[in-house]
Amino acid sequence: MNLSPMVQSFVLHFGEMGSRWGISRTVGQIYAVLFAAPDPMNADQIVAALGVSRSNVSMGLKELQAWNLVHLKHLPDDRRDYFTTPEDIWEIVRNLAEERKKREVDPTLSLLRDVMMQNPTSDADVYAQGRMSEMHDLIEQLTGWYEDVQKLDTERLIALLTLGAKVQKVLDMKDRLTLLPGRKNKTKPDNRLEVAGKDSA
Amino acid sequence: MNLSPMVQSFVLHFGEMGSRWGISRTVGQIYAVLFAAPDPMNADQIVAALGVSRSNVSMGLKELQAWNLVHLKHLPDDRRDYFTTPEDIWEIVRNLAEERKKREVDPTLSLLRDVMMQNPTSDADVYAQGRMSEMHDLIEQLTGWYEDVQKLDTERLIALLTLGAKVQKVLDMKDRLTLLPGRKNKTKPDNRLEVAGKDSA
DNA sequence: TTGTAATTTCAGTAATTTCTGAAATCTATA
DNA sequence: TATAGATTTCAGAAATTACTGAAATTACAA
Repeated sequence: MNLSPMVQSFVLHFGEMGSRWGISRTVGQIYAVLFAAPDPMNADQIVAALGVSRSNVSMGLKELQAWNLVHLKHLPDDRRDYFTTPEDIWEIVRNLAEERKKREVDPTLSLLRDVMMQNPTSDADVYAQGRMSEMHDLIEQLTGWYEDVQKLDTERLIALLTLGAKVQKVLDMKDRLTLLPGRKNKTKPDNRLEVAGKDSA
Repeated sequence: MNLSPMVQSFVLHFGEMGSRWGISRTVGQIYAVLFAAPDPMNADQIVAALGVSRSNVSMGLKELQAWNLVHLKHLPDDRRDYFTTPEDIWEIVRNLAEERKKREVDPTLSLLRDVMMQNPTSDADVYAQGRMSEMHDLIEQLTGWYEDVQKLDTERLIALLTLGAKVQKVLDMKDRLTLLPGRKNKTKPDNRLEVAGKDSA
């Protein structure tokens, strides 16, 4: 491995974490080296940096492209493929979240939907189906929120994150305001989530 | 495998997804069977349900306990260990998030902190360090939000999720209100979370 | 204590995943 | 269309991870 100590420790860490994140050591290392590099790199440069085989790098890059984690670039007068990670790291988070949802969540949601169509053959099945239904609803709740948030531009996303749980205070305030006597309360009686406010101020 | 068709399809799916989620097939299946079961199960019952070895179940249960995904129970006049998943599935989500953070995020945060202490030995290192610093800050932002949200009780958490991106509307409303002339504005002046539109409509 | 049921450990094996080097394929241009 | 550079494919090897059965340990009751 042919890297400065600083980058090397970063690369080795990504390699080790790879298995926890569902990628191989080499794929983790390739990603790390590209992330830390100031310029796009081609496959041979990655081979030189990591000391793994050319074919392994080729396969790793394919996988990273499938994950939408690296982008292909071309330099003028150079036929080789160069790769980069997005400059904007929030774009990286968005891509990562999207791909993980696609691979790790959506298939389960789909299975749960199927299972809800089946009819139970015993008391235990009735219970199991109820449990799966709860899981289904919970995942839909989470992915629904995720899809909403994924739509936000980065500035607003950061605002939302920084606010964190303090958003609760804002909601409480909203409740006090929208529930003032004499004001039309547009929320349905048992739905605490409707945002009124279109005629506030 | 000795399970109703409905539970069996659920169990097989969890087994297959296991590798994507960072657990083995057996561990995924044990979890699924416990999740869908109306009552606590002991190791032999799990062996009967899944058709894997007793020792494999023992190891799998150990791992699930380490993940805080199953709880040990004891029945009166029975020395055997029984296992359940929490009834409240939001508790499951909280545990899962906590454990994944601990294993998949915290070590990286720690490494990044270390790397920020080192001093760069080249221009490329200066760039790399900047990049790692960005990654560090982003992860802190996300985990900070996560820790805030983890503190919310389930009801409020659900409210927050249901609101989704619509929270933006509430924020806009809050801004209009807190920035009303004559009202004390408690937000810090350079807090970029203020959403514009303060004088819209 | 002794005996028995329950659980865990662990060495060996099986299964899976990752990696390599060689061959095949693709791509641009001479 | 020939040639050389670049990339991909793929069969087998290497490494890692998962699983089993037997032995060891633990926990409790007689």
